[in-house]
Amino acid sequence: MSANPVSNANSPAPESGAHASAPTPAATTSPTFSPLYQQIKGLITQSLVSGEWKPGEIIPSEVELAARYKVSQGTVRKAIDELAAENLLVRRQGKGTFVATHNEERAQFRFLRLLADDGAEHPHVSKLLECRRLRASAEIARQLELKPADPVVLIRRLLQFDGESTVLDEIWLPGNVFRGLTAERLAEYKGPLYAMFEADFGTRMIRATEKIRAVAAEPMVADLLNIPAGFPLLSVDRVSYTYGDRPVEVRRGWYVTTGYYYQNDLS
Amino acid sequence: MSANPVSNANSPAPESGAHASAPTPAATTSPTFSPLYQQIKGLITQSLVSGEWKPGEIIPSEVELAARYKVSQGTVRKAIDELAAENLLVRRQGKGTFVATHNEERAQFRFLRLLADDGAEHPHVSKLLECRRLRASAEIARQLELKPADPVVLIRRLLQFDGESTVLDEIWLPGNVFRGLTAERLAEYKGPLYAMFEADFGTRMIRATEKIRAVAAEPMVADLLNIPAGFPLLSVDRVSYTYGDRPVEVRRGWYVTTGYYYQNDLS
DNA sequence: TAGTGGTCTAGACCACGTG
DNA sequence: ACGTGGTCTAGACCACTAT
Repeated sequence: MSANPVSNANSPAPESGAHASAPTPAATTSPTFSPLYQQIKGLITQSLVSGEWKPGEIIPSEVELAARYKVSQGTVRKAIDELAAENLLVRRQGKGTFVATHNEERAQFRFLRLLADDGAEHPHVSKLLECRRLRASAEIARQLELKPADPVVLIRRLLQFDGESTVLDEIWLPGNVFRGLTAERLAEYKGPLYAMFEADFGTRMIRATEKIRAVAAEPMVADLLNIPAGFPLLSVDRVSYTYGDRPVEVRRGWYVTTGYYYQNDLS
Repeated sequence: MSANPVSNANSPAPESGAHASAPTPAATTSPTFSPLYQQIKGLITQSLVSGEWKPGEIIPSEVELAARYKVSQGTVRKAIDELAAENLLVRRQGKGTFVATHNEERAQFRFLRLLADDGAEHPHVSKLLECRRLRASAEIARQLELKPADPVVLIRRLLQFDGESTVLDEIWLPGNVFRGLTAERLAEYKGPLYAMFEADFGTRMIRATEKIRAVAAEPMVADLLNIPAGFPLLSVDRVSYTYGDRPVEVRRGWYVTTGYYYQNDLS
């Protein structure tokens, strides 16, 4: 459908590209200059948001997109390069470019960074404790950018590593986005939560921020994790964002870090 | 000096580039294929390691480097792009490309990610507790890739945020690399430790890995941090690496996370 | 005005995956 | 053999910084 990049007054229109004979005299030195490939990036992102290309699916080839947007292949390449760097797309040489998924091998542990002391990624099972709908508290509403008392879904669950209860999670989701989410659906689903979110609710988690503290286990929490009250736990407050930096999940986790550690790479 | 890329049997020699009339018939489908820009990247990195271009200095322009390595500007551009993405170089439009430094604004808090509850980066002062030379324990030697009983430097220090003792650090460094490092030198130095390391010892920290746990404060630690014994602390085990992924620092930190949190961004 | 990095194009060939 | 992404080149122009 929509074809050409928006042709900012500033950005050179495709047909008046840098090499062409007819230069665009208007608006050099512009305050709102945005490179062509950024505009292409935006257009591709739009197609991702709109669901034209769904997670796991292949997107049109670079030459196709170049024709569609009326730019050179190098320009869409640079756009795709950045989207791939942001984990929105995945390139596979010889095959094509695909919409990223939380089902991929490499994406599995992108958000849960708890490793065993030997450095191995132990498999874990999720035990659902609770899933109910309620009204957002002021604090949750603020973090999810909702109005106070808007509907939210609260999920509480336990993660067990090798049979040991290691992580307790409390997850808040905007109720309007996750309409059909029920305890039954959660209980029957195997695999990463985020994989289900993107498959069933069209909401793909792109990035997240975490605030990490050491806290003493409160009695209720300690009981669920089979540790004494007061035991030191990692408290992880996460906010996850989807396309357009819209927050769509607030999560508080308590991690038992005996035998396990939270891995972080600074670079 | 050294000019041309190594001309892998596989990689096209510059003069027989993809567009040239004389193709290199030898060795298509090679197991050790490495793109030209990767080789250039290696050559640039060599110049960084050797100290030809020092932290803060400007490196030759893209066209100069292209001439020097006998490749196109686009190829050195791609090499520099990656090095900039890895925080080894910093590009500044209109000025040039510079060797990254731990003195820059943006690099200041790249490794210490402790923020106040309000999200602000509070200034902190470092109080040196101890600095002495000793022989590496087996564990430290292993992590620093030294032989057991090799000389190491141990630094212990306290970080105070707004006058409150918040972080206790134990830092091990290879003694042979940090020869002239003394308590006096440490005490008089203002600013990031890593800035001094790169300025005085030519060792620039490139990346680090951290293993984070929640632990109960031991009496000695608790005393230094003005908290009761058993208080929950963040235990941060860091290994820092310099060029060529050589480990050059082992650091264990204990963080008080009341009023502060460890910030992490997942993407 | 000159030099630097930043963008854009067009075209060639290479490596990979699949028929 | 063909199509996909990946590399490489050459040349043009734009945006920014300094002189």
